[in-house]
Amino acid sequence: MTTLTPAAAAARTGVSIDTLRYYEREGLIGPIRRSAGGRRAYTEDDVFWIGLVTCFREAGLGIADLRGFVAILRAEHPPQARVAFLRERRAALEQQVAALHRAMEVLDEKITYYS
Amino acid sequence: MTTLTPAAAAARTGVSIDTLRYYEREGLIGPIRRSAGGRRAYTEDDVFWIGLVTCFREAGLGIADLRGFVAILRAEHPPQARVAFLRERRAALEQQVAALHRAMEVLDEKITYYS
DNA sequence: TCTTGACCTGGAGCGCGCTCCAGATTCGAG
DNA sequence: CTCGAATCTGGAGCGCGCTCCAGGTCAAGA
Repeated sequence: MTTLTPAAAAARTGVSIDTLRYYEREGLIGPIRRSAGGRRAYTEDDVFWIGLVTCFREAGLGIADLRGFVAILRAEHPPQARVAFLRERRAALEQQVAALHRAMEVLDEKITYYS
Repeated sequence: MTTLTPAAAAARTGVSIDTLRYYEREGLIGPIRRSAGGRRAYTEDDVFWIGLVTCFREAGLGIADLRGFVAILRAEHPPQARVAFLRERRAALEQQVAALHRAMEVLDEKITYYS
């Protein structure tokens, strides 16, 4: 199977090598397979997963939230707990969208005023 | 004119006393008027402004961004610079909304999958 | 074989946004 | 006038999310 070096994985995902190692330490990704000499070899699945993590980070979720997400998707929890967790996170994101819209309304008002 | 003590202002705005002082030090609010003895006396205008700052903080703007906003609204910049700044901030918020929607789509997919 | 560069680990450092603390001062109730 | 609560200042401390560094290992080309 074709794998990626750390540098290549970083380039593909837009996440720095240091951050990839950090995410692995924190249990957000991996554990990443190693070559004979101990170097990391990222699979396509790893890259995909890193993309998910990045997506949630950009949406403002914290490292601890992401750890919860990992635990959920690894089926370490009963189904109803999974759905509950996911809905809760979704609600938090909706709150955040609402906050953004409030701020945008204020900006729009000021833009109108100064235009 | 009726003014508020620090404790009252904190209660009204939902921002801690320490944070109010911090915002003032950073130039995001105030300077707040003082009583003879040196205590802060928050006006209704101050409270309103603190509300604006809070609105933007909740939307994810940083302290430096807010400082820029303060400078703009205090008319320390030419009109076109004001509008440019405001539009730029607005665009950033839209980006953030887009990031949130992407994350919500992923969550929705997982929720569907696990339901 | 030698060199060069990518990678390894553990741990220190950093910027942000508060939050807390010590020690002094002021204010209002009794 | 006294006492306790609220506030003052300057500065230290903290949690987060990286980011950087030193000192050593591994791998591929000349």
